[in-house]
Amino acid sequence: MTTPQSENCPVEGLIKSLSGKWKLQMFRLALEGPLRFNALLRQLEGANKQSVAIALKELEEQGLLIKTVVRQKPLHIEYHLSEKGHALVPIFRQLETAS
Amino acid sequence: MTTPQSENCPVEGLIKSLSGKWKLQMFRLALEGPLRFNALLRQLEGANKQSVAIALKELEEQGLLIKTVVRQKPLHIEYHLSEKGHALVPIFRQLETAS
DNA sequence: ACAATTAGTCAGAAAAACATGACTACACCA
DNA sequence: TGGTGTAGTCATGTTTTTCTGACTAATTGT
Repeated sequence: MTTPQSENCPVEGLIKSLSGKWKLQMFRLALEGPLRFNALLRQLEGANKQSVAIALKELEEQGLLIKTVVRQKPLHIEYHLSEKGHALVPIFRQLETAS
Repeated sequence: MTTPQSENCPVEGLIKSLSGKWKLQMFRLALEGPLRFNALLRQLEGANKQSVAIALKELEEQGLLIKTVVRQKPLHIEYHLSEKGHALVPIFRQLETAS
């Protein structure tokens, strides 16, 4: 009843969850280690707070990233790749050859 | 020199080639048979000429669809999935399970 | 000859995405 | 007590994407 013929397609959800100016780069950085807000702003040249904040929130909502408050020395927040996120990697590798 | 850290990622190209409001649905319809302009407009509820025309052109440029003029009874144009397009299908199927 | 169907193009408006700069709020350090 | 670093939010403006409706042009049916 929501969207006639579009939903029920898992690829659509995934593609949409990664389309956006910065999301894919963020995903790739998350492969190398946990993400932190201000660090991201420096790493993603040209990106701005607003967009990064929204992208983080959406990637989290879509279950690709997990947000954790790290109660340590300099209390901060980390976003790390979820199981679901990791599961995509080998599939993405196949695209390298298929394209 | 073009985009510092983004290129050399095959997923980026694919995601971009399929991001857009209608492209993924069009891809899926192309799996079922050749696409035709006016038929698409009817099948994609809410879509408009302009967007469909642009999506077709881009999918063609990206090598996912192939445009053919069919010189027959009612002379018309068909867009069918390319080899490259078909190659994506098994990978997409894996995404269904991974998500 | 006339109307319908095909496959579009074009200019302009509306909507969505993205960017900018100011601001908040908490923790941490001296 | 005041400054720095953390992780944001908010209002506003710009840019990109999508939509609307009018129009074109060739082909086909009556």
